[in-house]
Amino acid sequence: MQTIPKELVHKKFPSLEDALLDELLAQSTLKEVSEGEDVMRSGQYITSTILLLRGLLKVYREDDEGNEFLMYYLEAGNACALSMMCTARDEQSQIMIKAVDDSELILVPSHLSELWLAKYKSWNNFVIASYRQRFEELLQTLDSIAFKGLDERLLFYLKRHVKVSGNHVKLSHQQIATELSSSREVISRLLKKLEQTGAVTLHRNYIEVQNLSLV
Amino acid sequence: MQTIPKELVHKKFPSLEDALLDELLAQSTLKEVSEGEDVMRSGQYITSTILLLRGLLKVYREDDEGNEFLMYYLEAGNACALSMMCTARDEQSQIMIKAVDDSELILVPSHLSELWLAKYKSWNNFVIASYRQRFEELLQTLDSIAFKGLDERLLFYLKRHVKVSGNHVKLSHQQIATELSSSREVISRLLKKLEQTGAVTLHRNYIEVQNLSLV
DNA sequence: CCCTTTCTGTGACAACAGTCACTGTAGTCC
DNA sequence: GGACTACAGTGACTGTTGTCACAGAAAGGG
Repeated sequence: MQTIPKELVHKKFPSLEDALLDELLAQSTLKEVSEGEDVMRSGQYITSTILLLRGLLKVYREDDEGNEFLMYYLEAGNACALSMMCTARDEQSQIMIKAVDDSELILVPSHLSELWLAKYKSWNNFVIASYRQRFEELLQTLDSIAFKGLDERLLFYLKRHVKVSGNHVKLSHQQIATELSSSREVISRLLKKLEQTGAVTLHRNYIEVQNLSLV
Repeated sequence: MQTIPKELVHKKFPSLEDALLDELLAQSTLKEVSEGEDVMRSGQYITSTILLLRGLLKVYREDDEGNEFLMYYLEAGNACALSMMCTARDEQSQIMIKAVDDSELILVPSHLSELWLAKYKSWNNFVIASYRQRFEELLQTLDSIAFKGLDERLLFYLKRHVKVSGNHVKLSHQQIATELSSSREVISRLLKKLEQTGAVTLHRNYIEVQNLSLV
């Protein structure tokens, strides 16, 4: 079991009370994953709650035919609410988590996580808040799929991407197409349109976002 | 405050421990709503956790332009997980709950509901289990929207409907279209196709489901 | 029984998104 | 530099969904 720097944890998760931090440090494990690595694969049995100490994860969904779509990004200082909800009985429901950047995770054994709900008020609040936040984001994703055309979904996607990692979106058209569950040609066309309005500038392997709000 | 029959509550929510039941009966209110009535409108401040004692609710979503789509049905014996998560800060996120049949709700004040998470193990489990279940259903809905064509979504919709209220689906084509965020003509066409395969029989204002599995 | 309303059926057409086929272009590896 | 590979751009075509414009059928109310 690796040692986890208490100061860093406190900084990233300021709402957690001190006694809880101590127990957390004593009982959890630290895991490092590098860019592109899978943190959680579909159908896997979840035995830990995941706290993200550093880095960036993407949480997405995959169906039997290999289609996928992005649910949301998880930034440092957040917990993966799903990791408390997913169980082995998951039939086809496939939730995948992948590291977008090199990341450090704190793995809290599920039974402790449940115990702490009653024992530590701050943990309880933290977990509930995480649920709420993720649920909100998921609903936004749902909205954009249900109500919007692909052009608006693309905008929504780019905005979200800019929010978590800045104006240089380091993605190929193919990657975007996959995450939006579309096809490369269509994304290329739409991006071209966006470029013509001056919202973005296209390059090989990355997109420079100028101004999405004026589209 | 109306009296709530303990026997019935125990029967519908067997997992809740006895001491909790007593407190619940003492501190909650009973609300009756009739078919078609709104239980929760978008943007409303949520001060209670909702337990459904009798009847059937539908939980759906509405955007600014009046489009809507069904998230899931809530049957007696279930809690509305959302009612714990939604807060006033909800900007555009619009969750609506409507009574499909005449229903009886138990309204648990939010502060008690939170308190009980620590106080009663059975409540804690119940709430977490509700979250999980609703989340799963929501993900299924998401999948069907993201990955499936309208024909498959219609099948999925009918199946779910049959599951909660039997083989006579008392809905007009227009209602189905609304809940699937589509248009009446399209639903009519697809239903006609289903009728030709023998999966359903169409009537005015209701659909008789014969066999959906063989489509 | 009419009259009105609501629901359903249908054909024609438009718009959007996905697919195919092919070109060009920028990097990378010998 | 030549070959190879991944990425990007484009036109043509297809299928699905949404829209429009009707027409007919069922229910209900006076």
